[in-house]
Amino acid sequence: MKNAVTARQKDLLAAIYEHIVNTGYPPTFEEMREALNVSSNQSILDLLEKLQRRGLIKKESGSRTLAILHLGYQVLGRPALAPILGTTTAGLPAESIEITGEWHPISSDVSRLKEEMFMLKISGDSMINAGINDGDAVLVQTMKEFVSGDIVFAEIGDEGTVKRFMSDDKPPYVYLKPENPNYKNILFTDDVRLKGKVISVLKSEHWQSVK
Amino acid sequence: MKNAVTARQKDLLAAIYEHIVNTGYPPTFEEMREALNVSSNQSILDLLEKLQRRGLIKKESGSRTLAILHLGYQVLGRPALAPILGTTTAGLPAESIEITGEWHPISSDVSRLKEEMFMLKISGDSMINAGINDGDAVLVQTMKEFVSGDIVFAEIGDEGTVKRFMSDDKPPYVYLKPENPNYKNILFTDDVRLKGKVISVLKSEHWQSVK
DNA sequence: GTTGAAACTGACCATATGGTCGGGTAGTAT
DNA sequence: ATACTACCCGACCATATGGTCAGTTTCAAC
Repeated sequence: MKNAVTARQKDLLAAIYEHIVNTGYPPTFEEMREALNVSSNQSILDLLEKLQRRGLIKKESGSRTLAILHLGYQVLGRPALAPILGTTTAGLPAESIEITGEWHPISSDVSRLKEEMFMLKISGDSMINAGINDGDAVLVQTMKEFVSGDIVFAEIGDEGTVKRFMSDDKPPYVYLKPENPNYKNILFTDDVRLKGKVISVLKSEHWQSVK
Repeated sequence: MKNAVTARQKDLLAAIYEHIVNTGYPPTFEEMREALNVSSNQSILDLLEKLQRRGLIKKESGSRTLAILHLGYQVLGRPALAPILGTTTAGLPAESIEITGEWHPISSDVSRLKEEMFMLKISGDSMINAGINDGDAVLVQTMKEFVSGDIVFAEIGDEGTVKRFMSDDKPPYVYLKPENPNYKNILFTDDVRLKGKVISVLKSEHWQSVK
């Protein structure tokens, strides 16, 4: 097998992708045959096998058991959900996380992420200069090490908040900085625990439309 | 039909969701029966019908033709791709968009978005104070109207750049503002065209891992 | 105590669907 | 010339899979 993905293989990949996007589930052999304008299952089978050998798709036994892994030089993810655990505040740390039961879609290499991320809805305006506004959602990756400048999710007492983590070589050394001049820095106490880092911000006008 | 989603319906919804996340495609009736610990297809059929009536799922005729639309008070999206058209710069406007052929996964109500969004990889550090760093990816929604403070993608000549759009009632009135004190504002000329608004930022450590 | 919705049972059917078999053709490299 | 790969054909098979039918049970509302 050569190392190039042939045009025909790309055709099939594109057809599968299109189908998934349009319907939400993978195509059948018949649908793939139609898309590629071939008459035999074997043609599809051949192509599928090659795509699978390259790790671009995965195929199990059974109907519509296709999943796209990588689109060659293109990338595809499967959908995942980050639970919206609650509403955190970008203003004064107010109420902590409450389970609201909402979910928000994310896309990615799912397996790795499931446990380590969660999504929060932001209320308040203390991070507007960092592009995080009231109503936006942030995706937080839990981690233990942070560098100065990271936007982090922290628990203060039993309340959650999103702020910029700052560490400096002069006072106040380590603190949480709201990105809004109307708010004051939050100094570290025993009560402050950094939980994770904001790795994605979804503007409310976008993600609310898919609710 | 009452208006509450019953516990059993939630169970099924959760099972379907779990299956999709784990495998990439919807479950069969048998798999759903196992998940709910029931022995009859009819049980599943009943539940599916109710879920569909509520618009939480859509079901067509055929095997595994399930798709989750909304998870009730939970939300689910299908995967979509935003083409990574090229690398824009968050520093000095350098090279414009070049088609790289890379794709990046997004999740959402796909149909509406396909044409109107694209994703860009950021190079440079001119937007670090807005949480956009070198190597991050931004999702841009094309639009025509902007409000002051929006982070926008603009073409200047034949070069693309991401900046904060500012409109003021005093000079310089309308300009593009880098979120880094080391860079100067960019005044509007005939050459500046606003193309869209940044609606999502994906930190590089996240999205590169799924490439 | 009647009604109705939600959930479930167990047996059964039709066929959509993945998969196989035994080939063929065109192109390219050796 | 031979060999190999990519791609394809057309007929066929086995069964996984969605769907139906005629019921039962539970529970809350009225």
